[in-house]
Amino acid sequence: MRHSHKPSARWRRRKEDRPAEIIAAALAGFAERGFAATRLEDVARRAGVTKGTLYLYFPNKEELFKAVVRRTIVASIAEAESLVAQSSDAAPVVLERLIAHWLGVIGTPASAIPKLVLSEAGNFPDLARFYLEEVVLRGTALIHKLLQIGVERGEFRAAPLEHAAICVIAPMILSMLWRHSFERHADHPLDAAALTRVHLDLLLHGLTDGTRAAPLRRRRDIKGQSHEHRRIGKS
Amino acid sequence: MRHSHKPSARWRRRKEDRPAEIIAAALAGFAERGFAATRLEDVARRAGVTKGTLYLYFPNKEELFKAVVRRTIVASIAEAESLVAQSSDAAPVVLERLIAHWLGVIGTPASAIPKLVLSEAGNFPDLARFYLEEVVLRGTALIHKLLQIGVERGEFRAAPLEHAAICVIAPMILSMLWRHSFERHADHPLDAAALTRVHLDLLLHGLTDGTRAAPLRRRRDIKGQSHEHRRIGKS
Amino acid sequence: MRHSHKPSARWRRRKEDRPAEIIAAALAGFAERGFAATRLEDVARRAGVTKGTLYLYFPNKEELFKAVVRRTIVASIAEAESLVAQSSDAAPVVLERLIAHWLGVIGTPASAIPKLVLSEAGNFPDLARFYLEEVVLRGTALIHKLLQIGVERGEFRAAPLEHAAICVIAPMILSMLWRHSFERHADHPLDAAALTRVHLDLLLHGLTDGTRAAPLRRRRDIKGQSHEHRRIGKS
Amino acid sequence: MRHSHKPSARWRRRKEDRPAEIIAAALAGFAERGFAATRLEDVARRAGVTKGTLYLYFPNKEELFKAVVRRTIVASIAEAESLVAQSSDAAPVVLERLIAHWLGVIGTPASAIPKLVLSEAGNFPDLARFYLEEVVLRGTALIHKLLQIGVERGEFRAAPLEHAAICVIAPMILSMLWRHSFERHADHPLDAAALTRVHLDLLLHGLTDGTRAAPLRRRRDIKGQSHEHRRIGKS
DNA sequence: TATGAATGAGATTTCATTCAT
DNA sequence: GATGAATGAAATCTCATTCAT
Repeated sequence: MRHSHKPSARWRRRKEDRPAEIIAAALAGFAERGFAATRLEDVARRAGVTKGTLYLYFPNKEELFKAVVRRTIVASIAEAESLVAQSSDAAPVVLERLIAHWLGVIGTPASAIPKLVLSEAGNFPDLARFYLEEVVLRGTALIHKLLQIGVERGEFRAAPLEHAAICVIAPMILSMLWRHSFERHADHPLDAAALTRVHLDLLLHGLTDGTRAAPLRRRRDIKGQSHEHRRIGKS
Repeated sequence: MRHSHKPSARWRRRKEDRPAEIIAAALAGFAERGFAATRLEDVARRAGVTKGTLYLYFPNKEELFKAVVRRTIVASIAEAESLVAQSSDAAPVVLERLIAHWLGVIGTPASAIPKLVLSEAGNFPDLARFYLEEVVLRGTALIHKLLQIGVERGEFRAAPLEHAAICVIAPMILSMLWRHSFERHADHPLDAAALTRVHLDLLLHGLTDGTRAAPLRRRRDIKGQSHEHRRIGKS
Repeated sequence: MRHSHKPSARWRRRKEDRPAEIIAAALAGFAERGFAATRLEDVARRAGVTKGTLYLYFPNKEELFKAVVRRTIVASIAEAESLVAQSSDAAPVVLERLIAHWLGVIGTPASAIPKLVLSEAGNFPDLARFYLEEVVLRGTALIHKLLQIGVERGEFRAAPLEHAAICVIAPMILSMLWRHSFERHADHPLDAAALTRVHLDLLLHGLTDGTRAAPLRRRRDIKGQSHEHRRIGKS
Repeated sequence: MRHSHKPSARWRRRKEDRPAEIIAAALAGFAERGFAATRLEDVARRAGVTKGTLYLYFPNKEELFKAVVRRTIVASIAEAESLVAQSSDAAPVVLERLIAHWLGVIGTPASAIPKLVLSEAGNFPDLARFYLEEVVLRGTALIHKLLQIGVERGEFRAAPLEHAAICVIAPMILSMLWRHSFERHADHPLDAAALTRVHLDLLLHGLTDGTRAAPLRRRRDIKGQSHEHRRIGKS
């Protein structure tokens, strides 16, 4: 008999949920021990199935890994994009909102992905490329765009923006990495919210902003570097 | 006569050099493929010895890994500390110098260490703790001190400094991680020097620094967050 | 159809039988070459499985060894105990029966155990202790009890019994050791049955028994041995 | 002092002693952990030389093992033979003396040999054969001869002697095995002297000897041994 | 679909042995 | 004669993967 009329919800095997359950289990495992050190047996146990079942859904460990990465980051980056697209507020406000969005991601299992991708880029170059394009470049492009708009509108000063996007997200990424390394394994949490506030403050105002002696401290670039990014500033 | 002109290549005994050679080879291997995927046979070959020789110097793969991390980061952090200790210049200048120093490290094999530690924190918690204390906390403390001095001297504005150090190093760390993931394996280099310049610029002046409408930009913190870090400003 | 008539030999699953089969194979291997010199691959082959399968049932070689010893000696000692417990005959008769029982064990694979335990006591002290308590002390206690009863009933003379039990089993143990060393490897069998008869004779009557009364008990030479296990009973 | 220039006796390297020192070290090692588990490095350290030096004296580990066995048992068996040859006393007295001799051997490093030979018979069949012939058969022949003489002289009853020799030495051998297994590794010593007394008593008088005529059989203990086990007799 | 016993390639690790010094 | 760094064959052990049920 295939199934009774209502197999207790708890025990109903839902074919369509399996892949997601397995992916969640694998993400947890990979986040904890890394790709190689995670045994498929453990993933299976965590997902409540047996080893063999994994192979019904994923042809091998590598493809499972790729599926984990692909399925997990899709949402987040798309959300960020729509968040920016829908905002008609001032650029600084949107930026703040964007960063707050990432802050929210840190608490999510997806926050393990950057660490995973970094760790395994060497063994999965195509995945690295995929992630680079679908997440990193797309994400930095988004920020870049926002900054540019802000500059155009006069809401941001005309700073060189070439890599500014990376400066914007760097602390957020680092928070995710921290959470899955030092927090989880060295019992040393980082207050990402506080970090975010400071980051935003520095990002907007800088260290010397409003310092009385500010005009004096206008400094030359890091020595020996060409001036192609010379700020367009107040000229 | 102490030694002839031709110590047969095979029998050149270099007990003192071996550990360093092996560590260098292991670092290269671990940086490329990660801890688990690096075969000791390859490490040995890279170091110009056989598998067995590895075990004359390191009791097992894990200890070799730890040795790699420990031996490699000693220099860098100490250099940074002395760099700061010896500077009597203005804080912004020292900061610039400090960041330039890290920029230099990126070109070095040591730049692979952060990725390694992040990746393997779960499998080597004691190493994670070691790194956290001997590198991360020591490094951020150094920056924190420098910022504090700057604030005291009026060279920096009185921003909340609690996590500012992390904001300062975040792009530098990210550069190292990038180099050993997307640059090496997805053929997508990051111009760390340019990033550094922008980072420093933003760090000192912020996005809105000197924007004409600056006074307007006084904003509330990220919503829902308490104001304990409200700037003390010279108002 | 639940199962066809010919479960392909390769896929006959015998989870319940495997451990016993592996233990038997391991015992044979260990008996032949000793613990260290026995390759698990050979054990596996003998058991008709592959190396990996061994690890489904035993965590490592040492535990397999311990399992071999533990599983193998349980039966024998318990049998001996019940043999004595159930006997209501005269002590000498029970003793004879007991020794005959051990004689039977010699032809059994279990006879390899003493050699194994002796050989590996240094490397498996806990196993040595286990064997000492569960086999040696239990076995000698059994004999000691029997002798004591015999003395109390006047069936044995009041000899000092402290270590007599060891004297009783010594030749039996030696027979087992012999079988698995000189017989198996130097092609020099020992007639354990004959040894047992002589042992029992000496044990009951001694070398000088009735010497004084020699004329009475004058026996013919060894050769022709027809009478050597003449039952001495209370006739 | 052996010769003139007196390089500190402690440090004088005596070429001719080396083999003996190495053999002693190897015997100790083999006795403790068995042949395979004993690392030549440890043997070398124990002997106060380096690994390489071992190979100056013995072509390989197996030959070292053989040398250990050969060198160690020669003395003992020869002593036993001459002990018997020189005795003109009554057979029981000589037997007593012979057994006392073996009792003495138990305290000696040579007592580890039986265990070694048994353990490694499978891996060194030619050594097993050598030992069988040069030690076991020679030893039992010696005893057999003695027993025969005793019977001829009427000092022993005409028991079947075929395997009696084994019964005579069995407890002595077992004592040696015990010493190097249960005593050394399970911390459970065996009082070999006491065992020997009982053994001799049983050997001469048996368990039922003179049960009826007990008072007649009053005999002296093994000489020099205290009388704590004095039989309780029916006296 | 799901299972899980079995597989076997491949990794780490050990240690007897060699040989330039 | 003595050394000990180096070797490399061989063993144990792991775990992704398979497949009869």
